[in-house]
Amino acid sequence: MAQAHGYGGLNLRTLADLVGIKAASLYHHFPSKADLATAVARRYWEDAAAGLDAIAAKVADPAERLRKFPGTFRLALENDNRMCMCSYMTAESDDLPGIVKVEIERFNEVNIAWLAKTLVETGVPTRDARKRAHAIFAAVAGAQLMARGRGDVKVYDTLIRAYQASGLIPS
Amino acid sequence: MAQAHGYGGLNLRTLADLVGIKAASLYHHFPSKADLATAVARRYWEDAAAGLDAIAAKVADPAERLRKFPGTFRLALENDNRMCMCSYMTAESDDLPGIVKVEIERFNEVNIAWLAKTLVETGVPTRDARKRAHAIFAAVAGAQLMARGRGDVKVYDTLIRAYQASGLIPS
DNA sequence: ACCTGAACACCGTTCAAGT
DNA sequence: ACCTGAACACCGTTCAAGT
Repeated sequence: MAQAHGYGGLNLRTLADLVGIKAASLYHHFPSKADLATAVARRYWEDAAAGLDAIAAKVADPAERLRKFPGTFRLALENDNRMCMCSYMTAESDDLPGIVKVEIERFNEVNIAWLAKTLVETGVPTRDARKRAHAIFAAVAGAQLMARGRGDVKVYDTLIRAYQASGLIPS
Repeated sequence: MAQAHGYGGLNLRTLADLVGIKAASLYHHFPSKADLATAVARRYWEDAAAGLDAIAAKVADPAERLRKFPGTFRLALENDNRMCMCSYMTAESDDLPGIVKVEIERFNEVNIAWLAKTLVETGVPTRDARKRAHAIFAAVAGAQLMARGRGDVKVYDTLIRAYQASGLIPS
């Protein structure tokens, strides 16, 4: 729900229905919608971190690992044209409770740190790696947003290939 | 309001207050919230198109025009850390009325077409220009989103410079 | 032609009351 | 410990009634 409708569109009554209880009962498990969203967002970046670690463990070549990164953002689009929950909630910044925002920023940090570390392994100077990682991350998020708007994963693939052709993402 | 809170966060009662009438009275000017948002979105891309045309009229060098493009997306951030209304509403895709979506896509088209045309003038082959334009647009939108999340325009400037350093945007 | 109050079905949230 | 119905102030929207 958060990946398709954001924080604002996350409906407690619908959510309670899916779980088989009443909306009021949710408050026995989470003190508020903000706390529920915080738990969701925390699990979200934890899962992302685990996914990136799995790539790092399986793929020896750092350049090949970088090439695999856009695949992690592709999954959401494959799944009913959804998008990164954190990109969505970043748009919602002004209306997002502070405790949720903290977890969102953690997701960004996890991704950027992983990219920077991997870039260094491919020979990018340490002092350039972080900026470059940030740029790759922002561009990938933008590509995902565009593809969602058009409702077409192929748009995403084309954009990623254009990033590679321009030299932003090593290919 | 749309640039800060999106379509879902666009509140008719607050909006009516700002104009000095009651929410019910809005329905005398627009049949529904969807129609109001459509009018807003249309004006939004019309203004964007005019702004890009103004750059084209004033700046002779196409490479210099391309360098000026990120400035158009910087304005929203300068204005109370707001973002592109169309990026926000693209995230809201699943809950966005079709008539609004049409205007959003028009905004993307206006920007991409302008970029493609300008790229061709700098010597980029016509058949590559559109993909490249799309990539620049997506990356700039992503950078704006990141900067909004951090609430810091300097993040945007750093990202744009990273795009230029990588060769995505001509510098 | 334009505005309004009152009502509708929806939200998140609270709380007293149940098991 | 966990769940519930009923209520609260809020949404978009409708409509009969006003000028």
